[in-house]
Amino acid sequence: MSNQELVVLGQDGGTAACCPGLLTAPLHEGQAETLAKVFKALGDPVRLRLLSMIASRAGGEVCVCDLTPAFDLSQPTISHHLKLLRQAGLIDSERRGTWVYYRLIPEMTDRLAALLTRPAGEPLPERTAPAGAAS
Amino acid sequence: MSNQELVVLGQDGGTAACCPGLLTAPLHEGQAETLAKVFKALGDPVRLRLLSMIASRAGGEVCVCDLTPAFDLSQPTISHHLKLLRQAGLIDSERRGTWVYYRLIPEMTDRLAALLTRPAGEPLPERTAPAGAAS
DNA sequence: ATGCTGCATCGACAGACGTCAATGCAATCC
DNA sequence: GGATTGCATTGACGTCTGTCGATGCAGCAT
Repeated sequence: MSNQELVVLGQDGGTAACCPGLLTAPLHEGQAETLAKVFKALGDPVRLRLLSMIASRAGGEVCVCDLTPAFDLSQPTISHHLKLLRQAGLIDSERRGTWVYYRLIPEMTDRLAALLTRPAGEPLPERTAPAGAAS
Repeated sequence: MSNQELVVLGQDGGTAACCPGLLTAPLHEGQAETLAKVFKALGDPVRLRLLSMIASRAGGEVCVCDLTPAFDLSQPTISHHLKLLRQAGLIDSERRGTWVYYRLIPEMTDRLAALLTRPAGEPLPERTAPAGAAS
């Protein structure tokens, strides 16, 4: 039930350290590939609603039995979306008795937020002419 | 060349005010739909690299003629990806003479970062034993 | 054991997506 | 004007994605 996809963003694919993040330096192919998977998981209205329902729930956990009836979709479809969110490292699940509970992995959203945050003092050097533009 | 998609996130689709954002309250259908389009635009490695190349460029602008040769893809494909990023409200373009320059719209990434940031005093850190969890 | 309930997986299918070659259009240069 | 360059648009193609019904499997309850 646990996922090992989360680590990827931490070691090679992601931000390497803590800060470089997306807006300050060109992403490399591997990093972009890994990051894209996470954003792709967020790129669906159903999954976004699922994630926000899970994240905003008091207690930090939601039973699937509470999620499924909130949508006009079949149970397998909801299960599929939850699986994608889990594979993206955004949520985790745990079975307790009859029911399965999902919980946000805040480290991942924190990391994404950091990636999208631009450094405070934005350096604005001079305009660079495109290749081949002789001046 | 300008886009009117950006405003959507500001009025109805997005965060309504400034803070609610994604992790604190369940997203509604319209909001989720709008947000998903933006995240979907980020859900591709090529577009992520394009965005980071544009955002991290000194001067804040990049000529398409500098972007295209950086990928092993055809020119129409790059143009297509740039169009999607533009429609998502993440970048904007301007033609100057022969060349077209792309620039980051920082308000959008700022908004996304805010959406993914959980409020400081978060009431969901530790496990609160839900119904039926005996210790 | 038998049945029932909650959730995951499978197989199938329509629609969306990423990619390309060909073409179109705007701006520049000869 | 005609030729050339830079970028966008079009049309087509294979693949991926979201959805469903059917099925499988684990935990209760009887």
